[in-house]
Parts: sequence; C-alpha cells; structure tokens
Amino acid sequence: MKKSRQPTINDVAREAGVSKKTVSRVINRSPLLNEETRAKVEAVIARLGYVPNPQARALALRRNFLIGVVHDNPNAQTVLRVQRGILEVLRGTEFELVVRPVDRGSPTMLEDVRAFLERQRLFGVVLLPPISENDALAELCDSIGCRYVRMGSAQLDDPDHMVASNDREAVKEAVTYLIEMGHRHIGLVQGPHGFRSAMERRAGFEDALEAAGIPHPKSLVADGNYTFDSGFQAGVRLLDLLPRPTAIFCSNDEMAAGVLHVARQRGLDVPGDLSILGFDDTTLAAHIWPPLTTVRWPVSSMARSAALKLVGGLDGDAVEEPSMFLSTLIRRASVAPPRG
Amino acid sequence: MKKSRQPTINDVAREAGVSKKTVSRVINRSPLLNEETRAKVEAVIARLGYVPNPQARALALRRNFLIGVVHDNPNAQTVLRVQRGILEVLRGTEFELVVRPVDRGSPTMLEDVRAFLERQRLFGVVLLPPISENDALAELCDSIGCRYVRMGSAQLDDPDHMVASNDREAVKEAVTYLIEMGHRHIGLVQGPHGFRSAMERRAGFEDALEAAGIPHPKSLVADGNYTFDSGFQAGVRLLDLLPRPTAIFCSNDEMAAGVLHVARQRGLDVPGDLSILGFDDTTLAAHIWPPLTTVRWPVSSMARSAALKLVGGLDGDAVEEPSMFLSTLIRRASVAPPRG
DNA sequence: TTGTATGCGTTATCAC
DNA sequence: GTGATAACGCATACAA
Repeated sequence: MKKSRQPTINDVAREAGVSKKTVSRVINRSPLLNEETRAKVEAVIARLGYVPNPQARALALRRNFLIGVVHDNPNAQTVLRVQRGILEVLRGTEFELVVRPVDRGSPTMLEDVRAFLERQRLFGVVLLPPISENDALAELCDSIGCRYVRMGSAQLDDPDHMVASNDREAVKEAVTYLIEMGHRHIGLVQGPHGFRSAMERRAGFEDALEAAGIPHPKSLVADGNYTFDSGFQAGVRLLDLLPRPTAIFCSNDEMAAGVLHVARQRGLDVPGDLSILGFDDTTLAAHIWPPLTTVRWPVSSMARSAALKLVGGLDGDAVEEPSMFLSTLIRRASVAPPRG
Repeated sequence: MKKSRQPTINDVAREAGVSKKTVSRVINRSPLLNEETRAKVEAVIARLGYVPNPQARALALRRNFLIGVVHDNPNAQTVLRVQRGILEVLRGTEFELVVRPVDRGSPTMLEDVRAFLERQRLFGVVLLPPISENDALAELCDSIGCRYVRMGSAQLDDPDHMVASNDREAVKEAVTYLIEMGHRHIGLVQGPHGFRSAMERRAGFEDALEAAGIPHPKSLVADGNYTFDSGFQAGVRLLDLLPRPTAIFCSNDEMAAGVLHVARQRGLDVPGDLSILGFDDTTLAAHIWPPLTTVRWPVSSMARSAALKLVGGLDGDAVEEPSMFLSTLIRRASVAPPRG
C-alpha cells in the first residue's frame, strides 16, 4: 500500500527508473537532457502529481521562493495596490508574497531588514517609498545577495532595480491645467520633508508657476504628512488666508480629502469657491464628492513591473520591463475656473 | 580566520563543547536539560549571534513558520486592517506573514488552497469572510494539519477556530437609533446573496423594524455587492421611490458612499433630506462629507485575536483569547431626524 | 547524457 | 541529561 504522504523526488526517480539527479534536472529544466528521458520523467511527475518540496529546495539552494514587500506604512491604499500588482504576477508561479512592515524612524531599521532578509533568504524584495529612497537599504540587499526593486517618484537606481514615475512633470502639467483655467492664487499642501515624492511633486508645482510667471509666496505652502488629518490642518491654514487661494494642489488624495473637509465645514462650494487637485487617484478620489481631479499614479503597473523584474527572465530570456511609468491627469469635478 | 557565513548549530555546539542535539534542546526549550548546560549554551548562542535557520527547521519539522491570510478580495480596507492586526502580533516573533488571494467562484478554489497549504506547510492561516464561511475549507485545513482561524459575522466554529462579531445585534441597535430619530421609511442596501455578513446585517435590520412594528416592503430593499458602484446603483433605485425613504442603511461603508454620491448628484441634503447609515467604519467613513454614521466592525481586534489564537499559547500556557467581538455604533453627521 | 556521493542546517530516534 | 546517527527532500560536484 502506498504511503499517504506527498510524493518526493525519490518516488519519481524510482517509478521512472532513473536517478534523483535526473529528475532534478527535469525540474530545473537542464538543457542537457535526452528528450526521451525528459518525457518519461515528466509523465511520471504528472501521474504522481509530484511537486518539489519548497522547504527542501530552500535549504539546498539557500534561497527561498518568496517575494517580500518591505514598506513603512505609507498610504494604505498604496500598499494594497502594490500587493495586488505583485500578486497578479506571482499567480500561478511557485512564488509567494510575504509582507514586511518596518519602522523607518527606528535606528535599528537597517539591522531589522538585514536580519529579515538573511534569515528568510528571500528571492527578492520590492521596496516601497519612502524607504525605497534609502540607498543604504539597496546596498544592503545587494550585499546580502537578495534581489530588489525600488519603487519611487524618481529614477534613483539603474533600470533593473527601479520602477519610477514622472511625478514632477505630471504635477507640472496638472498645475498648468489649473493655471489655464484662470487660477493665479494657488495653494500647495506638500508631503513630508525628506520624502522624494514630496520633493518631486513640489518641484513640479513650482515649475508650473514659474513657467507661467506666477509668484509663489511661502504663505501659500502648507506642510502635510500624507494623512487626512494633516491635510485638514493644512486646509485650515490655507483657507484662513486673505485673499483665499482659489485652488489648492495636494501632494496626495488623502490630504486633498482633508482640505475638502475643511471647505465643506466652511460652507465653501467646491469647485465653485475652491478648486482642489490631488495626487494618486486612489479609490477615495472617485468616491468623495465632488469626484476629485487628480494625478493618477500608476502604482499597480509599477508593482507588476517590479515583480516581473524580480521573477521574470527566469526562463532564460531576460524580459525587458519598463522602469519609467507616466502619471497622468484625471479630470473630474473638483476643478473649475475661479469664480468671478 | 572565521568564515563570513552565519553561524550554524554546529558552530554553537563546537564552541560550547556539546552536541548539536543539546543545542537543539536549548533552542526548543526542552524541559529535561541541566540548567548549567543550558546557560553555557545560551551564552555561546548570544556571543555568536546564532539564529536557527528557518529553512532547515521547516524541512525537519515539516512545518513552516509562516502565517497565511487567505481571502477572496473583500473590501480593500478590510484586507489591510486584517494584515495590520496580524502583523502586530507577529512582530518580534519568528513568524512571517504571507498573503494568498483566492477566487471563490472558481471550481478549483478548494484544490488551490489545498495545494498552497500542503506545499508551503504553513503554521496556520487566517480565513477572511466570505470564504471563511465555507465549512469545507475549514475541514480541509484540519485534514492537512494546518491550524486555522476563521473571521466572520457569526459564530460558525468553536472558539479556538473562530473570531466573530455580533453584526445582527449591532445593526439592530443602529437601525433602532434611526427609528428613534423618527424615521419610518427606511431603505436597505444589502450585501451579496450567500454572504453570511449580508444575511446577519439584513436580519438585524429586520429585527429593528419588527420590534418597532414598522412594515418593510420589498421595494425598500436594494441589492448590492459591497462595492461603491453597486451602492450607487442601489441608491438610484431607492431614491427614485415615491415616497422617498428618509433614511437608508447600507451593509457597508463603501456602498453608503455610493448612495451618498447619488444623493449629492440629485442635490439632496444629507442628513437633511436623507440620513445614511453605514457599516464597517473604514477610514472612508470619516473622510467623506458628511462624516458617516456607521457601525464599527472591530476587524483589527479580531485579526489580532485570530493571530494570537494561532501563535499564542506556544510557550506552554494556553492563552484565552476572546472569540466574540462587539460592533458598536459610531454617531457622526450623516444621520438626523427626518425633515418636517 | 546520466548516476553517485555529499552537503544544506535542523530535528528525531534511540542508545548510553 | 546527553550524544552519535539517521532522517527531511533537494541540489551540486564530480565521475562514469
């Protein structure tokens, strides 16, 4: 009677009348293999329903077939969209996705990640902003021998290790759209200091104003940290200004929702009294009222591409994945020409 | 010169002048061990910074130190909150989190999950609704020897394998609140057929009306599938009714946002012309305008508890984790007495 | 092209 | 209490 356990490489070898190594060669698609032998072994594999044991492979290869997402709690929607994108690519492969939040702030962050990577021996990791902007982290991955791909708002690494978006140009275009509508008094709610994305988006904002010859006093710039609450605070400050800005660009949608909240509390009409422009195009953007005009950050595509850079090209031919993704303006109802 | 690789159990054994097995005993906290030996070995472990290799352990134990989240794409926010809750518990432990979306619909769903569990040999899994309602899935986990905890809106399993919320009572209470405000003509946007959560929430809705002696014609019930769009469609249908309902309860926040959208498009004042009540208390609820009165589904606590049921009690004493969690009404601004 | 011997780092068996 | 030795399932070096 057959044991009820799952078949191992030994079972296959015995059934097929070959050695373990030959089976191993079939599994790993070794090129130097007699076609007949291969077919014979593959038949047995199929009949037995044999699947290589990942734990044993991990031990022997000193490498796990796991892809990690390492992030420090940026926007919840973003994390999820990244996961989805990666999972789309991983579906049907032998890879699994493991999620690893870390605390950028913490002085031991780098050591934490190192311990994680060394212990789990991940096949590769996707680094999310803002920690993806940390060069030391990338070097760490390299030195450990863990593949990595960084996601971010600017090209911080070579194309094999980076998927980036053109935030600066995209924001410039979006703010230019505001200007073309007639806005001259435009507020900015910027992202956290030290974030590359915040920097790029602010630069795009300034580019647009500069190109139009519009001055941009500091009073029209409010700090935020990408949260709804910080957007709310920033909105309070900006809408207290006299004269009030007729439009506000927010470095992400969540803060835009916060500004919108303030506007509503004050009975302001959006977009009549105030136009609001966001960034990200999370689901929130389309679900609030009025639907938010925003810049779509192609995070799903970026995540898919990142995953492909990691696991793709394993079948021999290197896949040429794009490493630059274009953010585009999504025009909805929160922007209109200034009144009167 | 020392090799640069990480120390293994052999290194520790050699340094400590004991056998591998003894080191193994120290690691696994074997009770029958000389205190002196233990101390000696532990000192060496600390000095060398030795950490057991998870891949080798997984192979030997036929069990991986991974916790899985198996879900079929329910609300994005929910997935994320669950992940966070679990990760809080896993932080600092030797466990990692792997995410596994599946396609309920698919005829091979059960086989997919089986293959996943058998191959990865997970330590345990958290099952999210609605697939957590599938008893066959639970039995499958059991038969494979994979621990599991189901999350859901009713007690579907014994406390060791279940964390549940009291949706029915919570909704009854919430709808009673609407009734006490003076509403008599209340619409319902229900969740997908076949979902236990949808059933429970609808039952709670009906309980409240029945207790108040209010009839509930079918015309006031609209179908939804927990998405914004379905909420929008349902809202269109309900707000076309004459007389128009003065309040609508939606089985989740996302659909409530959809209904709110319709109200806005028609220039209806919320809550003046229409009160809206949601369920979940996702971040969306507090971020839309007006802030949504909703029932808080304690998903984070439930997830933490689920994780603890899985990995807790490993140190000997079984932890007594609650398996029932109370949903509570969060009163915000989307509900008011009916006008006139 | 295929097989043999050995290693990967841990736990389990069963002596001592 | 502790240690030698054999699993665990696969891959690699080297030989045939």
